[in-house]
Amino acid sequence: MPTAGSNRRTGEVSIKDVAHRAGVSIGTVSNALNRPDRVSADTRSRVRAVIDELGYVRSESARQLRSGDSRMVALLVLDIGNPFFVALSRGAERAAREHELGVMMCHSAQDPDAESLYLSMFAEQRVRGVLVTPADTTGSNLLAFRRHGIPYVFVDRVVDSDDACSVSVDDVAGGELAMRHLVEAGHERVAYISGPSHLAQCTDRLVGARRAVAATGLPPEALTVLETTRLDVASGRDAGARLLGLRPRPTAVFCANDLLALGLLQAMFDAGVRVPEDLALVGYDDIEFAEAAAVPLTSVRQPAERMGATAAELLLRETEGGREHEHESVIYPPELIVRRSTLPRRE
Amino acid sequence: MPTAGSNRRTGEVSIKDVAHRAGVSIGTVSNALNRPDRVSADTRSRVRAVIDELGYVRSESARQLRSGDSRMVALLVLDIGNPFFVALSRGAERAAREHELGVMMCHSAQDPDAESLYLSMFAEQRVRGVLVTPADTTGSNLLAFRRHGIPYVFVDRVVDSDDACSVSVDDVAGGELAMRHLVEAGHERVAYISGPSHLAQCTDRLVGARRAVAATGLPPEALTVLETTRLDVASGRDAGARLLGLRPRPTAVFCANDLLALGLLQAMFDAGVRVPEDLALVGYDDIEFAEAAAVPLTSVRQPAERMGATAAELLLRETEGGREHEHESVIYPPELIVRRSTLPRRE
DNA sequence: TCGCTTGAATGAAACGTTTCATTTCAATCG
DNA sequence: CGATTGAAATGAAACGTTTCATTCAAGCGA
Repeated sequence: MPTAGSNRRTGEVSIKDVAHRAGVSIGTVSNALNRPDRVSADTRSRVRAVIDELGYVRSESARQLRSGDSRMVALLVLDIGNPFFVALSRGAERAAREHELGVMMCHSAQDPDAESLYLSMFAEQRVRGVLVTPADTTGSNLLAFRRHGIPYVFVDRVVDSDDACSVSVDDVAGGELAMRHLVEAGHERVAYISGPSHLAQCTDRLVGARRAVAATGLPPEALTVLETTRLDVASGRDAGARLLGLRPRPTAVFCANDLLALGLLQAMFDAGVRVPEDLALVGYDDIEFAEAAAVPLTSVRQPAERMGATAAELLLRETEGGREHEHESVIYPPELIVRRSTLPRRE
Repeated sequence: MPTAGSNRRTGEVSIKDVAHRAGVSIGTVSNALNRPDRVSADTRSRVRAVIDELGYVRSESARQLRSGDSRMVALLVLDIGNPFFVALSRGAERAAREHELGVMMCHSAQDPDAESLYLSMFAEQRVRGVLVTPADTTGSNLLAFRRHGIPYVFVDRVVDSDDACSVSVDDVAGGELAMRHLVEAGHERVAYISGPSHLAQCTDRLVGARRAVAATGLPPEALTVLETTRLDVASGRDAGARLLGLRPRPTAVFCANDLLALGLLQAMFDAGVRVPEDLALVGYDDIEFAEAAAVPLTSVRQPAERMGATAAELLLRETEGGREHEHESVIYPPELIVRRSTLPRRE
């Protein structure tokens, strides 16, 4: 039972209780905890013992208030339901742990308002920094966040390097890679299933897709674009239904991510449309489940885990670099993984 | 530029700066923020204006230190790579948001040590409460955590209700459901692919499986148990390889979760073993990707999102209930979703 | 006009740490 | 033996809030 100096309201044990019980000053307890070398071995062990006995746990908020620095990094992603971001978070976490920092992961659900809400929360928490996949192309949320002086790194988004560091994959190149694979296989009516057009990923991949179509000499009308409201499996199913209504129906489809592609695949299966015979299909991200899909999915791979780790490292370098930090943009190349969903058509 | 009272070290704007600039006292600024009704409309708007002008953001750590209560709930799951837990977190988040609380999600990677580390972190942060899928059956981590007086709720784990609240699905029943489905279809050599045996989920489902085998009059040896070190796709592939080495080879397999089943499915595909013709396969959790798998997966469904929401609600009820709170155990029934991976065998 | 009430604002204490200048005390040196 | 050093411990200030008892001023009824 804590007695002297214990918090009457919560009944919690404070550093004061430990000091009193161990017969030393508060400062000594703090030192025993944070700079053990400044304290004699004797007192150190006595303090340790009392801490165990009383079940003392230091208050992180008091620590942070006084010392001014937080041990947390925030990771704000578009969608926690997308395994791509989960892989990314693993990388970030690993890198952060090496610097003894924790990662708190939140997801904006692709909603700019939710993003803004989370950013204010991060500011209130005075997090060490933020890794963010922005939910709006305007970037106004981040612009507003900037004044707080908390460093942030863009993830999965190419960005002007005056602004901040960034880690990304060249989405235009990725889109081109995917679509070229289709048109070079001889498809003349193709479709791109895009997520919300306010996401840069979606529009960039479209640019690449258009480029590939043009490069083959096909007219722009050869490419149909269907936009969905979300980047998930359910939206993929919806898009599939819409695709089935198109006349003439495209013979090949490129989806802005694997979740859409998996949903679309289900819709095709239900409608009796065979993949790849009747419809070739390419996804994006190469998540773990693309390979295990009903028809293993051709997909554009991004080094998700590495991206997360790199982002965290850039962030930490920035927090340590101080004034003379120079923003840096790391861009990884995308890679096409060909699987059964785009096997050569039988003529 | 903040002038009077601004923190010289960090250059941040504090409530003192706002007060000074607005020509009111600190307490008034605080009231304008937290109890707007106690402040005249006039001062209120003036304070608001100054806050915007100066870009003031209240310090969460100071707030928490003084007021003593945190606005955070922690969610500690076994594996963030498992879509089941992602769905669960969505439910928890939704419920927490209704009480204006944030959820911080961490994953123990099924490692009791990591679990213990995270728990201490939560204690230091003085989180409002913890939702936890325990990583060790002994429960010693949680027992140690108990002394901090922070309430916690077990998720996906049946537990003695003297201890804490819990939300779960009856895993023994689930295991029985899955295995009965197989043996009643006439399979006489079956296997159970278990995750680590220190996870209660894995052992409970085994108990159910054994019960189903016994109920059909088959000898216990009819059931082969393979244990894996992790509950993920890669481990499923490994288990698949081991399964292929068994003589005689089982004709039906029940996996402790869908990730294992998906991995095993890949291994079977690579080896030319047909599912369901040569091998029937049942998973657990019914994650979104089970339906989209190469062979759509029969699986035992758990109401993940609802479980998360219920857990959060139980937790909040406990924090509000105070002394007279009575622990509660909510147990949902599992549900078998039959798909192609266990279609009746052609005789 | 005087006391009373009420609404608004104030000032200071407290929350639990870290940090730093200061004190204490024993050991070492010339 | 007095002066000097160094290690160890101390005490108090500060961090940015919230909260609460207090003050202040204006409005009101008698």
